[in-house]
Amino acid sequence: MNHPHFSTKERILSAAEELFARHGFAGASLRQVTSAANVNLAAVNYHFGSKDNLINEVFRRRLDELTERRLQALQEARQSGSATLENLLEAFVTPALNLATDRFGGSAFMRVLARAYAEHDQTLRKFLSDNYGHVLKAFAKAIHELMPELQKEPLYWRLDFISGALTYAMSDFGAIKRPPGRTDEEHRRNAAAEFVRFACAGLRAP
Amino acid sequence: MNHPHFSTKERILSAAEELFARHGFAGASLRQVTSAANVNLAAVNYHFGSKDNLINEVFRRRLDELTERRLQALQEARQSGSATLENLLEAFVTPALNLATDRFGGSAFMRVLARAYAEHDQTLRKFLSDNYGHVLKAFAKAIHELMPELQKEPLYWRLDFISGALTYAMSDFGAIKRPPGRTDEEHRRNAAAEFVRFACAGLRAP
DNA sequence: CTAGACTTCAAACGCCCGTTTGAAGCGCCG
DNA sequence: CGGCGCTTCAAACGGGCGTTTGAAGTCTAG
Repeated sequence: MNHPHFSTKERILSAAEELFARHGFAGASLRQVTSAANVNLAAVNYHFGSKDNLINEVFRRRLDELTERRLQALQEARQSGSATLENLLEAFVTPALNLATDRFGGSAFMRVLARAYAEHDQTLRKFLSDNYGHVLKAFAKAIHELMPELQKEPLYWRLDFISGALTYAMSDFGAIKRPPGRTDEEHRRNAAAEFVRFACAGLRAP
Repeated sequence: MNHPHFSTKERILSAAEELFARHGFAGASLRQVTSAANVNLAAVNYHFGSKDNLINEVFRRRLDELTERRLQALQEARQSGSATLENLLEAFVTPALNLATDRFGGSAFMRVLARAYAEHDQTLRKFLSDNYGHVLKAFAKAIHELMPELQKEPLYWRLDFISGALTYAMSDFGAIKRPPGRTDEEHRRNAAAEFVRFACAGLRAP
């Protein structure tokens, strides 16, 4: 085998993730992907069937783990007995932060996710909402129990704003550049703290 | 002429805006654009030189007016003597809302803008920051004067979050669907009010 | 060792892409 | 009317696209 530790499928997924982040789904070609992955062009259709399905699998690989960790963190926050809004939002943000920080290529995935939000493509949206919509619902329910005075409509609006802000912030194209004397991880951790404070205050708006 | 009221250039720009919103910059072809605009394929390269430049002009047509109205609204809010955070944010949001509501095709442009945020393409980003970066700076300055106790770094973070949330919300792919008994304009106006409250509270976070 | 399943490979398929070309059409001024 | 910019047109250019094909290679079980 060409690379000892990663299968052809995994190398395709990683290369696709990086190139989709950089050039978009339509802008990155299978020839670019297979060339970056050191893999034959036909391997994509052999292993994934089509480009569309490859896109879905790029999401599945990361989102399965991300949603599991989010739900687990949510459960821990609720079982602690004295769950605060801050706890809940941290349960939502921290797994995404860890993904963007710890794993090789995770930050590319955050940019892919921002692309997906900008796509209004029905197929992709249905795939995402079918497979991962329940996570947002679970968090909405937990927050609702904590803030019963907040009507449902404003709550959903605010969760919507928070999702958008988080996605865009995580894909790091903002005005904030990492200060010279700070490591990348410190920068992200700081961003998460800032975000949780911002989001909590927004949720608690009068 | 085929359509009496709109020039070839304008018809190309409108069709491009709509198709870029739907399929992305790479995903929408010039053949789709010219066909939707009822215009010869070569007209794009004749009037705009290249597809890349067409993309720029799609932004310029709307952003020139949008930034002017935002800066004008900002000035009015500051000259009123008793500018509040709510006034400032409304000065930022309302022109975007009007664009998305009043003008034919304006909502498509908001989706195009969301695409642009997701693009990390250097050329497009430079074009946008060179031509329209001063608007965000002006609002940041005004907010800073109103909240001098808020450090610069948290301020910029929060403005970043707000930009992301606004872009996301304006391109209306959120979980909130317009309730049956409400007009589209009421829906948007309500969204803007919700957004301003959310953003103000977030900015004022402890 | 060999049969058979799984994987990789180079090559080709038909199609659509952005751009260019040179001729044809058009409207205005002398 | 005639000439001249400006605009539109059909056609073609080379090249990249996603996908398919059938042969060659690789591995494992009997």
